[in-house]
Amino acid sequence: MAKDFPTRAENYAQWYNDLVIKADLADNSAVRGCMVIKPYGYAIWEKIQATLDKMFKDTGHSNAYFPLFIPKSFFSKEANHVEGFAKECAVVTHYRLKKSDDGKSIVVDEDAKLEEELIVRPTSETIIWDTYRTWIQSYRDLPLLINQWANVVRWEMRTRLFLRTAEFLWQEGHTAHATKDEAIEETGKILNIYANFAENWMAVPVIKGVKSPNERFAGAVETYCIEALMQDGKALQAGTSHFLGQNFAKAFDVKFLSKENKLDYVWATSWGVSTRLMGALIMAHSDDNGLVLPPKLAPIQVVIVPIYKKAEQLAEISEKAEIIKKALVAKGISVKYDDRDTQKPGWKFAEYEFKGVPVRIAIGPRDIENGTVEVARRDTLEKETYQMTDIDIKIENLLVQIQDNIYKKAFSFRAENTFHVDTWDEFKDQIEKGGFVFAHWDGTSETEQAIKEETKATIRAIPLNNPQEEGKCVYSGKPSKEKVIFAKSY
RNA sequence: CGGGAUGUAGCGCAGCCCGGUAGCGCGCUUCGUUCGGGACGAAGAGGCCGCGAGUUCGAAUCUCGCCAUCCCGACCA
Repeated sequence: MAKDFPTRAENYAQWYNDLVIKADLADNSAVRGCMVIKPYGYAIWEKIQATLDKMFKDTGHSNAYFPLFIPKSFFSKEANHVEGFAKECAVVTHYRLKKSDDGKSIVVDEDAKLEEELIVRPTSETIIWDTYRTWIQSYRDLPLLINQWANVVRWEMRTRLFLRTAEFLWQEGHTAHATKDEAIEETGKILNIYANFAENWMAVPVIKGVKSPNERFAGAVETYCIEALMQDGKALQAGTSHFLGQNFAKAFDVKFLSKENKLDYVWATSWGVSTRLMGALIMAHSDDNGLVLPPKLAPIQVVIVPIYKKAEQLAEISEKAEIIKKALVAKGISVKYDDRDTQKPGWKFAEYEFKGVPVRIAIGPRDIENGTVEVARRDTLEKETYQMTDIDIKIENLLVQIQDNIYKKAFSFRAENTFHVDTWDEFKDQIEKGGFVFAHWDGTSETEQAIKEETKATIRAIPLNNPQEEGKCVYSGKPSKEKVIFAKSY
């Protein structure tokens, strides 16, 4: 057990907060609600970025960059969109500071008021669609497949590192298509990329689904999502892909001439994942000993710790460590050989364990004598002595096993915490206990709202390819054709 | 924006009732012994006690005001 660190059972929220800070992932900043992402945390984000970026490019998307500031007037063009974001926008009103009259401080220069206020982007649909109008004239300009990596600001009341911060990093894809079908296909393609990334890189099993009208993105016709289940039984939306119909094209007058020489509005999608994925990654796998990272996203996959008394021993151990490191690096594995003399081996063990490094190799005098190394895996905390022969292949295989094991563990957890209920009493009871709760729903917004008010649970998703079955709404008793997933969520 | 709590060394806290030289643990620095799961000893460094007024011979401590942060709610990726 790590020092001064609560267990999940004692206090899950505290466990998460402490973990993020003590594992050196991020910190609160001088700015309320905004975080500092520290090098170790940012290294994970960079791996997430690199992987997704390649996936986007492999499917024909290009990166671009649009302004941080959006003229206020743009927001009023799409009515639903305004309503969705108005309450959490940061607004720039002035462009100059000056010395105060007493010369002691800096104040806003009231003479430097902006003609039109600028909104710090909470998302970029408006500025992007205003730009797309000038880019798109013909069906030959389509599809337009753009992604941007950016920061956005949503002025949240209550914030939590990675899960909800006032400023966060994300990618937002914005595409334009000639046909409705093509746009819908795009949202599905992206949803599959997200699900593939979540499951095969983050080792987090997700459910692909569609959002209920209440949970839909402001301005979208349909919102698709991937939902993950955290260890405390709460759901976390890990990514969204929106079919925007012609809403933004109409609002920003983006038309194109088709092959048949007919003028029509283009069809749109937008989709994104954010630094919130870091929260999902942390909460999905970590334990009471600290962070557990899937090998594919761990900044350090293997750490080598020497155990020695005298300088001559260290020299011998270092020689062996460097051989191992070289062999592993040749296989594309990221290795850190920590030969710092300033910390003790035990201290290092605890440190790397807490930071979730998947594999630790310890080499001591005994190993030099026997031609072995001690290998410890973070996910199971098991230690084993390996012969040096084919050490690179053994470690490579071990990393694959760990990735696999972490996913399976998360998958069984979800399976054990997924429930089907038919009565309102069962429903309330199970929601209180946590997990994904499948229940019949009459399809109305009013029922969803009422359930939310009474239990704090929302519809997380209506799964894609959901089995159709006749039933009665768990709340209203009205007829229903399928069960949907309810849960409390982040 | 409502309800609750807290601001004292880098971090975590005690001291405050009952005013009188600002303390403990961790961390940090130096030296020595240690080194296969967070070592031990010795010697050090480090404070506008959140900010501003007031009461008092004297305020971390009492009074008033302000500010900030955290937790719990309403809002949300």
